[in-house]
Amino acid sequence: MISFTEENYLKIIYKLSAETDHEISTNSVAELTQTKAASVTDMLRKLSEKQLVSYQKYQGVRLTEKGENLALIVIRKHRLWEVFLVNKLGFNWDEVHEIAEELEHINSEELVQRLDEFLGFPQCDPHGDPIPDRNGRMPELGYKNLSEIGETQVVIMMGVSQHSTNFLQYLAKIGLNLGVIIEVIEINDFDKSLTIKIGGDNQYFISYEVAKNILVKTF
Amino acid sequence: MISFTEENYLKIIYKLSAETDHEISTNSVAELTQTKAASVTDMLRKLSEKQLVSYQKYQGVRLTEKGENLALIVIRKHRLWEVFLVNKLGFNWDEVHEIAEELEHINSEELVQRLDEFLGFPQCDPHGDPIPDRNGRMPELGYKNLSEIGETQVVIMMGVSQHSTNFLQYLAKIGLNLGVIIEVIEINDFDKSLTIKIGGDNQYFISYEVAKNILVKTF
DNA sequence: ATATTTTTTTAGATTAGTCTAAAATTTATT
DNA sequence: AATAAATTTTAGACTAATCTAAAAAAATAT
Repeated sequence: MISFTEENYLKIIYKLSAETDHEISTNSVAELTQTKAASVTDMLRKLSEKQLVSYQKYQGVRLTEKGENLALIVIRKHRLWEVFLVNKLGFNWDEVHEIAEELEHINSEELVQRLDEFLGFPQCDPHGDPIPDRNGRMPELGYKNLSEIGETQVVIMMGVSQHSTNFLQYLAKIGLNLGVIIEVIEINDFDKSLTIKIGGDNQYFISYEVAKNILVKTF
Repeated sequence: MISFTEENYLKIIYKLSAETDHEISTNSVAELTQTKAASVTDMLRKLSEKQLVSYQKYQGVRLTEKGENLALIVIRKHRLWEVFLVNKLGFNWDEVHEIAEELEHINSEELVQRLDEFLGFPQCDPHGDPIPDRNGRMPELGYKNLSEIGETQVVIMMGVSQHSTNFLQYLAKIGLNLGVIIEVIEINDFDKSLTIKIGGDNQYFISYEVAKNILVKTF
């Protein structure tokens, strides 16, 4: 059996792995699990014994196939529950992350399958993140980060890759909601910050950091 | 904060309290929590420090008002999730107990309120057990145990007070489903076992033990 | 290439929840 | 009322997950 805590480590290692093809460092895991590096080291040894990660001390960690499958199951559950909370219970997209962090650990394959069906087999969650299917396959949605879009291009906002309440409320404030049309007016060479026009209307200045966390679809 | 485990103890003490107005014994709690008496003693001391139970050693335990409120919140969540699983996801009533045992510990008052609304503020769960409202008040459904019904009386089956898969599948086998009409044909003086007619049709012989766990409504 | 800084690991301790075995207390029996 | 039986508690130990402080290794800077 795999514990609540172990599942969390796997999920976090998975997320970090998505951004690099290097081994993942102990410290970066510690930051996301909100623990200390020493605790991470202990857990990595344990996960390694269970063959869920490959880990050599001082060399960082990566998921094995078995570990990745488990991580994908947790992510699938998280995202399906988010869809449930928003589409069925009427929560806002910036209110559901915490609750889904708990729901993602409920153990019942039957439940997940039925939930998926009840929700109409959604392809992505309320933040635009793809939902793995029952076999762990991620649908290819082809979204890009707003930071990769060139000047004068027009795109549609499809999601975010950062889910903190803070960030989502900032977006809501400047009118960056799912589905709005964004035109990149100008990119600042120096710090890669950009000026955008939202919904063909208001102009806003946003940092590279923000742009990197906004998912868009080109026409 | 109250832990998963503490919540379970409170829920179990609540259930035992419903059957008696005596203090609850350490052993009976141990049986339902699937732990040993020694572990229960430790936990009772801890719950007592938190003022969730009143407990004197060797004298058994009872819930304080604060403890009872928490127990009712857990029971409310358990029963609402069971309604969700059966009414929305299409599970059978004998498949939902285990899953609800996990879901009942999800922490979010907002979630429970919205779920309640989504389900149409149900009065009882799929086993006929009443669902406490947001203030912990149990609706008075006025059901009786089949074991209290006299000969020749006719009643409707409204629920069960025992949720093991075994028991529920036994009921399903002899046709004792929610809503069926039961006529008490004869009560055996010796062991209080009874002969009943189900749906005006088949006669069955059931033990006192079984009858005690069947909830019925009189006309 | 060496020294310094940063990262990671080890060692040893802590907390929650559990256990077994033995001691204490209560309840039941004669 | 004394003894036997059953129940409950204490004492001491274990596991999972965490921590701090110190040691070891790797990365960086001079």
